[in-house]
Amino acid sequence: MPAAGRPPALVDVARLAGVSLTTASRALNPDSTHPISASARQRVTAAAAQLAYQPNTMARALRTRRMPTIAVLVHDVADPYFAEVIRAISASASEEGLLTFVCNTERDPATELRYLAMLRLSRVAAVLFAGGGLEDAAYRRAVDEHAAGIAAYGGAVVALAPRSQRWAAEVADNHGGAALAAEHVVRLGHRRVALVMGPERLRTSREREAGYRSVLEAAGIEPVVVAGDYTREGGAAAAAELLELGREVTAVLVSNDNMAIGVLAALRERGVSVPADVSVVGFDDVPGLEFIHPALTTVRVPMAAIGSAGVARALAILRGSDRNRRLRVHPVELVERASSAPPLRTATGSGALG
Amino acid sequence: MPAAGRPPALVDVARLAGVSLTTASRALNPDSTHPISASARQRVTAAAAQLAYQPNTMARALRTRRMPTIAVLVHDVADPYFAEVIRAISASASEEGLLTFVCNTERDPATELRYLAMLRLSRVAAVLFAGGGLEDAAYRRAVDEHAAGIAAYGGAVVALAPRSQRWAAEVADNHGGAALAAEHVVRLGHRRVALVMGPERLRTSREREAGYRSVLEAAGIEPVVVAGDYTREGGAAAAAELLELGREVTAVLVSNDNMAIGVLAALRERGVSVPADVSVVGFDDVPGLEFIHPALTTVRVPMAAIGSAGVARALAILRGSDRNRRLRVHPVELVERASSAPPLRTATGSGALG
DNA sequence: TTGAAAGCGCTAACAC
DNA sequence: GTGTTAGCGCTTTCAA
Repeated sequence: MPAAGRPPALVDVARLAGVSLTTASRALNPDSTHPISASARQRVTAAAAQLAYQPNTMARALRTRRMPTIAVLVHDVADPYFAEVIRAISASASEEGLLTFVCNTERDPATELRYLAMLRLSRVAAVLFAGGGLEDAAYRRAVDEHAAGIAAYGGAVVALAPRSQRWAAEVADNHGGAALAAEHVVRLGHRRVALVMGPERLRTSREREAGYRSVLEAAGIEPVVVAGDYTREGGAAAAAELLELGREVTAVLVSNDNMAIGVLAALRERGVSVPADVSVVGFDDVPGLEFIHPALTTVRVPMAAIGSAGVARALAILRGSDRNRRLRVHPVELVERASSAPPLRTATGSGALG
Repeated sequence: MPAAGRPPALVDVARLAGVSLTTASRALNPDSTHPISASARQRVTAAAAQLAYQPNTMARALRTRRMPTIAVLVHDVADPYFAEVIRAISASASEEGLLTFVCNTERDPATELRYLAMLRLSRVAAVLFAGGGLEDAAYRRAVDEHAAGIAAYGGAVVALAPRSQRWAAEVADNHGGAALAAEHVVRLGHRRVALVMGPERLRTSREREAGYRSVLEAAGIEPVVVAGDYTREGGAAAAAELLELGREVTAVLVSNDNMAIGVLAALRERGVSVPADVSVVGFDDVPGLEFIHPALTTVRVPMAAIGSAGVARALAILRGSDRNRRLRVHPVELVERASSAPPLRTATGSGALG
């Protein structure tokens, strides 16, 4: 009989089932390979059910040196892209009985590193990097150091955006998607194209930029490139800069939807009509694009699929059954909405923007 | 000398400092009330620093019967309101060395209850409810049961939206804010007003509805009320319903910004001009409202302040120093932007909507 | 196939 | 002020 007040422990189950603590543990633990008699297992299961036994997470974690939790690092929790990834991850994780730590780095490498140190210290079972890494030697070294530490205690590390080559990864086809967007505007007849990029050192930005450029180059188009930061404010600022530069462009390829929303707002404010004067194409297809005006043409990234795949991948690694190739690329597709159209032919042949 | 390979444990620190395990523990533990000599404390601190000692979270948690982590339950991670609250909570928590579990209930009571059970089992130190509770006896009983269980092991429970009267709470002035919004349109001269509400059983919706009604009633206005669900889609549907009802309204008070964005999109699609034909006022002042058109007039809820206050409150409870009144109401304010204006006087005196 | 026993690393009675 | 000691609840050798 369990002590009053105290929740039932494994000893209580063992006692009730008439077996040793060890046998009870083995009977209840799904991944114990130790042989057990059917009758013992059954008695233990019954006793556990009768007592409504719930294993103590902390005691188990102390022994196994690993917390049964998963963590996701995002650049910005309020960015709809990451919100969707988090949604998928936490849903998949909770199905496996895992709680999810969300770490918001605010795009600050130092903060990211601080979180990594905390996660490593907490012996979190799996760490998923939702956002891309930086092209920076010191940063990469520090992150790799932590990743190695996590692997050392048996934790899993999975990248959901371009990171180290040596990690398991479930990433979107950034290069291909950017190419899709560029092909779209080229096909529409645009010849004067601007690119609004993400943070320069971010690998995601780099991949998307390369995708845009490959297609534009092949079409003989030299793009006007403006730097951005993946925020709406950054998009608005980039559009303003484009207008001030006085560059004549008829299409703007924006490296994520967040910035595209800012671009759209800035253009509207300055009386530039989309898509009549300028076409705008985003990237990600975050939810809610139907509610902005004009509805944004964009590249759909399967955020939920990537998040779930990340959890599945992490669990496979923990089980030691990750036989797939390290990198899995998730296909993307173009979603045509109202913000892109063929360019207007003006008398001078110059673009509308600038 | 610490065993090779193994990370340094408290024993190693104690040995190096020449004190007992207990003294080392007491010296390092910030909230140990036990007296300690300055020299002992100093030697221990030095030894800990020298060994780069990091306490083992799991061992400590096993002893203290509580995980040094905080959890936040939200109705929808992708809702910008909750994203902001999460951002503030996780920032405050990480400053205290706490990791944050984010639990996305997807507005499903059963999911919320499942998460609560998991959190309770994991002995999470604090649970913050970011969203309001339901007006439902069975649901409330179940939630209260879990809250009591959490309190029983010394965990803290804090409401950041209308919940049980008996909990510690840091909430926005929903009633007052709704009154502010209603007063605003009344002052502008609107007499035909519609309300787009949140989920009927949600306490937040109730409070906001009561706030709107109190002012409208005093002004002799009988509002047209349409149900919503706090999503953008729900807002768009509500606006469509309003148009189909053929009710002549010149102002729409929407119970959150998310729905207001949907309302704006639906009106635009149907050629109803805002604010010329209809004024729209939201609630929350989520980030990014400058980027939608027209910029939304709304009621600013201090999301970040509420989130941080929630963490501070939880820590105070854990320390046993929560002497404040249980309920703290955070003031809100009206933010006038472009979506509200005086009504147009039409020949028939009828409103523009419908 | 089963069980006894040794910890995981820490905190908190309880002496001194 | 300091130290000794007994666990927290579980997994896992090791021996039977």
